[in-house]
Amino acid sequence: MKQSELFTKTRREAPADEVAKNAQLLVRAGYIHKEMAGVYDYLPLGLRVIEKIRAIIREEMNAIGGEEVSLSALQDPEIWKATDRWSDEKVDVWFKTAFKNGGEVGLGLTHEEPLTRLMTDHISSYRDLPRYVYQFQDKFRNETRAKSGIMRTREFTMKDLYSFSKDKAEHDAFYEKAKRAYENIFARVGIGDKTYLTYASGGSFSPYSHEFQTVCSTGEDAIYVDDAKKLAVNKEVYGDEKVYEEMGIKKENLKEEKAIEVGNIFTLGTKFSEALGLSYKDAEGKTTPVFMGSYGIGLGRLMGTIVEVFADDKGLVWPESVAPLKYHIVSLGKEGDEISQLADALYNDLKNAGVEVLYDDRDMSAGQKFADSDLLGIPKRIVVGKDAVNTGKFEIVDRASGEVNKAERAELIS
RNA sequence: CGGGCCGGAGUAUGCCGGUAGUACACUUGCUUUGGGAGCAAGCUGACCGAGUUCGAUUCUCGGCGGCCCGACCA
Repeated sequence: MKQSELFTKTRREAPADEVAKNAQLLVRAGYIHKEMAGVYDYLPLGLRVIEKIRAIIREEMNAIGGEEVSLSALQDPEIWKATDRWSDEKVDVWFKTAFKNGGEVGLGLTHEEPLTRLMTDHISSYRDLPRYVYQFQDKFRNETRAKSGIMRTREFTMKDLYSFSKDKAEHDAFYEKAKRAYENIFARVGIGDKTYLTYASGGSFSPYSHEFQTVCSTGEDAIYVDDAKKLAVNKEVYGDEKVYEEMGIKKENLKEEKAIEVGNIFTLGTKFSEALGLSYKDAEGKTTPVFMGSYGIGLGRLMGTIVEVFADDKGLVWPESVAPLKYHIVSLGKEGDEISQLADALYNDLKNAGVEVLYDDRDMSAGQKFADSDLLGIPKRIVVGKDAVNTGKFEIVDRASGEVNKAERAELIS
């Protein structure tokens, strides 16, 4: 990808209406565009990051038996009335609208109801279970206060997986697998060492749910972490003594941290299956409600968290696994000169070898190019200047550490 | 949902009840090119509505929009 052909531009100044670091940097670097409060567009570089994250999550969900679907955003009020989640008193973040010819419709904020009903067409016997269904889909939540850039928005893409099991034992076994899959995901996107499995309130479904909380000074949640065991307790259940028994940790060993919730998994039990008639016949022919769980990760929030954790005062810093591209070639030549020709050749070689590379081929001063490169946060910068022409070796600068190495063309392509 | 701050060019600002000024950005040209270059010329602006007034970007009220604190976050 040539930078001269990228329609997005970088900005030197942060926009006046953003305070959160993630939004300031992502807007400055041209990764996102703010449509309105709590509503953001993803531009080419930002979308590449989202797609990297999506691919990692997809691999991990497939690895534990997930089957991918895509459910509608428009929601039939009937099924939400069946679970008593349609009224604004019960769920205060609904976006509701109406059809031209009458009849209400909602914009989905989660998908337990529609998927549970859908599964009644496909599950009738114990032989049909367990099943694990997931999607990446846009959720709409009418937040009274959107805030913190892309961390809490009114429209966002979420990976939501729902598990359908015969009984609690089967559910519990999968729930543990899901925890491991989540740990893999957060490790792979680079925040594994800062992310804690956290006990949180279970809402109306079960005594506890589990959150994945990433320790970060700009986090909105307060958690109490046990570093040795890599576990944490959300402030909301901190006073509950039973939780420590269940976790096998001592309250005295905990220290308070600010954190960002990057994932949340729930045991749902039979609340939805009973309300919507999702049951199966067991081996004895007895009708039994399906035992459910739900497992969510917000893609935008995860991207924002990665920004908050790694960015420095010069700009974004992406771990290689989620970076929009691997290399950033910064050419210090002028169109047509020896340096430019070398940079062009390197770009073509890398591109042809299938290596993801952004090539700053613009006619700008070196200082501006370096500053932009820092802002964009691509992991490895390849500087092509007089040195490269004279020695045949390229200078490789690591964005995160600033470390400088030399490499030959062949090493970059492999 | 309670409370607070705010609304002038893409960004940041000066002055102001009387022709909206400046810097950076942007456009064009020339010179530059290893850390946000220089010169010259040019383009770009008062959220909406009502009221007060000879006159409102400025004052008042309402709306809309934005940010922050708190509450909420299945």
